[in-house]
Amino acid sequence: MPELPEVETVVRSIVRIVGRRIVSAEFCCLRILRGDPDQMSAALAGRRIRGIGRRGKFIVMELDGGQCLTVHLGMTGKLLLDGLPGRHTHAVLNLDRGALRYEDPRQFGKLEVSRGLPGRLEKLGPEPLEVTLPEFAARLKRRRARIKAVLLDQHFVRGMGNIYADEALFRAGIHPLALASRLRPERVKRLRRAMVEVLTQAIRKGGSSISDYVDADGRKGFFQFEHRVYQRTGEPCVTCGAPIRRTLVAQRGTHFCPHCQRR
DNA sequence: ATCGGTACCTGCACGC
DNA sequence: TGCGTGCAGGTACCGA
Repeated sequence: MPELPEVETVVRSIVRIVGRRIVSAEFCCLRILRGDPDQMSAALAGRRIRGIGRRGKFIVMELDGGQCLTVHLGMTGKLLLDGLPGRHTHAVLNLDRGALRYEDPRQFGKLEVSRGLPGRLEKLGPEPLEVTLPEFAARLKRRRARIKAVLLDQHFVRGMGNIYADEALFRAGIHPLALASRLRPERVKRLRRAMVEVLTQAIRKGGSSISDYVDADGRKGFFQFEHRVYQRTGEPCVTCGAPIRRTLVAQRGTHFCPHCQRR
């Protein structure tokens, strides 16, 4: 579910708990934890939240004493403030005022407590909204895989996912099966611009609510109404009217216009 | 190092 | 109504 715009929206909806203290932490699902639940609870109890940020699709909460709580929402993870626990509530942070709970039906998400930023996060690629054109071009040159697969690789850029990869490629007029290293400079430039545009607009709309994505206050996003190819298989292309096609790239459903996106 | 394929889960829509 | 199938925003891990 959550790609960069959705995670950014969630972060913005929980920044107001910065300054609050974690009174206690309860975990009831081991699958979503990186680490031992008792050790994690002990490490969190009593800590004050000093800051909340985003790194790619990871939510990073900085705590007292240099500790970090890192949350990845996986496909169906949610962070929710001020509501009642449900069937898929797997973790609850009781705060000195209110509570933050983690819900995740598919349990693909992960919670982790570490001293400082987890090492894995250091190895991710640059933020797609910050990467410069020269760096973007240089990184693409090194990749032999198809462009869609490369955009999904978090070591290439961090934060792109299936929706925004398809949408950026459509807006740039690039076929998802094109080889990354073979893209002409003009197309590389267009791709970077399309990526920045689509992510920026999606953030402005609060992300895409495909089935159940909501921010910490339960608010849906509206960018799903702006999708031009994602999950529009068979529907007419907004530019040329040709039916949108679906194929598989890197085992992911991939949507494109066969007329507007030439190889 | 990089690549493609697979595993990990639940829920939903669909056809029969 | 019920059942099987395929599909869904994710990463990690495996051999090649």
